[in-house]
Amino acid sequence: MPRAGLTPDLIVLAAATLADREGLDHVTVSAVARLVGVKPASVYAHLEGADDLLRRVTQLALEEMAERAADAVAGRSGRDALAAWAQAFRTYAFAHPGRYAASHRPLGRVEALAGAGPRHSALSASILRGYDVPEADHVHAVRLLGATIHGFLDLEAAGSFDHSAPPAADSWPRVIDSLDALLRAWPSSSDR
Amino acid sequence: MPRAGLTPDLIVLAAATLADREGLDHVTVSAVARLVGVKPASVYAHLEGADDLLRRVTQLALEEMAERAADAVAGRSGRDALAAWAQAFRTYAFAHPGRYAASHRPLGRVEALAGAGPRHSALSASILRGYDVPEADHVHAVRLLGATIHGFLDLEAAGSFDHSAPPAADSWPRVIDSLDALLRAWPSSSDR
DNA sequence: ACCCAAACCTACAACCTTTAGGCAAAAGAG
DNA sequence: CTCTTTTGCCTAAAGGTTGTAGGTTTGGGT
Repeated sequence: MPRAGLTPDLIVLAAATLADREGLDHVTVSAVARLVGVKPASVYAHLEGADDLLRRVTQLALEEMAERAADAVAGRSGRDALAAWAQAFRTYAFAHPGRYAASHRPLGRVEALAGAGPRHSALSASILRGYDVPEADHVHAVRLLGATIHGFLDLEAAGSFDHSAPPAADSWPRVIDSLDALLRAWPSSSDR
Repeated sequence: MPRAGLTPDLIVLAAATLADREGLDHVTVSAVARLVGVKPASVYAHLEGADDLLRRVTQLALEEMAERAADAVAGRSGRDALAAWAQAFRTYAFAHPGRYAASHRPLGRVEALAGAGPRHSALSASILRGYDVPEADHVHAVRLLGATIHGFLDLEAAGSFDHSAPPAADSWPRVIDSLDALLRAWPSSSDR
């Protein structure tokens, strides 16, 4: 019986592929083993178990998203950067629904700080550089941006917008407009 | 052997309790059966299966949230209504994390339209009544509100805000402020 | 050529889902 | 107040998933 030449990365890639094709809850050790042509038990030689498998898919997704977001904002600033950044996530969410779903799974403090987290932070910070948001408010602004983008994509993926017209895609540019307007008019310390 | 006197509603309530205590993925037919003191097979007399169970928990959560949101906005308008409405969701998400997580699960068109969906729509519409948003933009504004609130609570629950200071709770009022500012300054057709 | 560490296997125990068929308790009819 | 019917819950069993233990093969290093 020839060897499959498995590595943790190959298995995680297979799991991510499966997640995109069949949905995240169909990603099981057994299903992944079937996909790579191996018995379930063999997978445990490379991973610690089902939890570990999903955690790695989460990390993969976060890294891929950071990479695409970075490409998107490169050479842009202000509204352009914001729009491209947000669009990168939306494109990714459509192309890789399973991975995108995995990216929402909670990570431990350690994995979050060691992985793509800091890269995402740096990207958000670079977006804000194109606006006049005081340093002290950056965290709040970043969280607002993240919440809105993530919330929209999550609700869109869940079909929450399918029950009313017009299609969700029509609302997307309006969301970007709104975020841009909000950042441009960010209440500086002088106001309120 | 005395009868447990089960009903679908009792089972769903037990499932919701379990979801809040142990997390949504620990809600299984077996676990719920254990909780209500019955064998797994007995549950199938009242429900169609695991999917049906989760779907009903989703509907329960949506209905409870609609009720609390309605209570919150009653007698308020404008910014007050917006803040109370959003706060109702956040309070619910904290008090009932499992139910809140269940509320994100996609529903079929039929269940969505038959259940609490319309009530949520009506509530959002009533919020907008306190602002000067043109009728044609209501859908977009509602989606923006929903996306931001949901996104923030989802990220907060996932611990995504735990890796930076200050605590997520500090950002929450800023999010409400931002949404209020956005709605007050909503670009009417004359602008842009 | 040999060895040994790794890769993959079989076998098994435990748990979850779901169906089939049985028994007994509650509810209603005479 | 017994008899029947309905219904609630049961046992049994098949099939899938997770995870462990321990055996066998493979291929690179010496």
